[in-house]
Amino acid sequence: MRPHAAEVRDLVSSAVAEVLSLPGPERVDRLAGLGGPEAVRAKAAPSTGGDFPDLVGAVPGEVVLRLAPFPSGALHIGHGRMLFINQHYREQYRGKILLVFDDTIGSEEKRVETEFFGLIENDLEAAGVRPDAVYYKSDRIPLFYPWARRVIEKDAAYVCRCPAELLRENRAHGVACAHRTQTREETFEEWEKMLANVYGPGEAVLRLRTDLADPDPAFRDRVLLRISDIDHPRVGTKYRVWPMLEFSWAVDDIELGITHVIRGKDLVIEDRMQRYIWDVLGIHGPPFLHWGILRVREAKVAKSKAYREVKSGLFDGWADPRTWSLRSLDRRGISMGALRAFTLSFGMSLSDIEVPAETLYAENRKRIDATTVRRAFVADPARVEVGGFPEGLATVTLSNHPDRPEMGTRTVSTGPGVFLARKDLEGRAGTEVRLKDLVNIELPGDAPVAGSSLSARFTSRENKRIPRLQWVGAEGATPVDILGIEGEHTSGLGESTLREAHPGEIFQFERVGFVRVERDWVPGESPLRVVYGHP
RNA sequence: GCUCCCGUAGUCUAGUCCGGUCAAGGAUUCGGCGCCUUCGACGCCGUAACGCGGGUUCGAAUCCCGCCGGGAGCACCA
Repeated sequence: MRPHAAEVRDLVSSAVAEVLSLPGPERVDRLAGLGGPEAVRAKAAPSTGGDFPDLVGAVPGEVVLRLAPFPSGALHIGHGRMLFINQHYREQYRGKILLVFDDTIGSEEKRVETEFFGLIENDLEAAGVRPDAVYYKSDRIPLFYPWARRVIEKDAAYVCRCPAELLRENRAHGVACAHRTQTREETFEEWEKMLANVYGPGEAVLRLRTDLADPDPAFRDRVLLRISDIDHPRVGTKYRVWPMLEFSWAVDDIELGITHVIRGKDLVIEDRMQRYIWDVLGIHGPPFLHWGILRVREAKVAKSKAYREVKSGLFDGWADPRTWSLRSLDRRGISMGALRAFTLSFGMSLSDIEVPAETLYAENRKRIDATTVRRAFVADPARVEVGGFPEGLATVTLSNHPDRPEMGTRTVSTGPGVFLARKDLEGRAGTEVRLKDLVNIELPGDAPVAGSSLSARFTSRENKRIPRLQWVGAEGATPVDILGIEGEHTSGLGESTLREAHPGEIFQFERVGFVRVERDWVPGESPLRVVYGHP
């Protein structure tokens, strides 16, 4: 075989290319045609995740997709869907992804802000979605003007000078205004006046001429370009005539050579608009695919609210857990791989869905549980002195992972002084309990009083089947602060080994959940700061 | 109100295009048991669904009609 290596390699790569070019179902059929056990398995394999239809007319290696975020905040969990679906198709077809910032002028309420360009690029990087190129709509404004002329040339647009409210009302009732009957020449004249600063903001817009009797009121004579004086953070006041999203994409999906537009179904009317414009100009545009609306039950904070709270300082920046931004999830130790699997499990379904965060947690747990070491932590600790504590039991060696001995052990400090969670003490006065992995003790008859320590009595070391309590030895107990999902802080004490914990490490605090270390413990200054991930 | 989209178990999802192999598969959740020093993980078992009503057909989750329910759009935002 070796002498023919080059030949074999060519044969293999061409065969692989051929297979890759086939749509999934056809691959299975071909495989079945060849026989063999794999064929049966491939056919019978149950689908574990969402369904992704093949891209129509896609040529492997030549697919061009685009991501078009509006730079007004960090990417949140919902954007994750946009990212990973496009990434999925890019991988499937060995295509390209263009990052196109949709930074047209926006509105008073929706402003472009410079800081978000870099922020979003970092989020993409962290999510493992590297764009093949980056574009800014704001750099491309002059490009849209000739396209506007082309549309006017086809008698498919007119300059409307109605106030916005009247325009809206007419649209609702399917009424044409006086401007609609403009001749092409008049429109060109008016259009030039728009460009020549003759009109102020709100005084003139270029509208598409569709059909005022269109059954869908949303589709009647939509606005293509309008005038704005807002100072754009990248290009200032260089341009006054700005395209609306739909028009800008009718142009850019062609100009940038986008082969497939994959976007949320909230943008379906834009499809129709783009197609209408392409039809007018006799252009064949790319096909559209949509996904439905995804909500994570716990992530109820709207982007605009997150924005306000980050600005006001109530939230601790864009990585605050309450924002449910991608970076906040990363901060919590939830991997982008888990997020991707979670997101892709919904496929391209057009249903509007609401999913509990638990589903995401389960995905993450699946990935980290086997490789995450266990540590003891006690919230709201009460100090207990154990009378008769065995001499010479100053330390105890525990497994880092109860099911995986290969993950090693750690040695924690013990002694007669231990901390127990107040909650664990409730209703157990006078009973015998076992300090997990250590000894049995009899709790005192009195309830714990804040500020003072309780006295308990050592009973035995026998591994009894009695309630087992989480404990932390007073010797070496490490102050810990947990930042929770609601932005709340829980302080408590962790076992002695936590003194050596460092940022980025992920632990499972037994009976509490997975946490990610954010800041070292600094004696006398700061507790070990961790961020709660999930149970 | 008008337009579009969606409707399979608690929550997601496969199956719907090309009706039978679906007495409906998978994931997650929940309950039980096991493993016996986590309320975690793992293993086993279990509960649980084709929105409703007609029709076509030997046969419908799949096709047709009507209804009901949910979401989005009707911005000179994206």
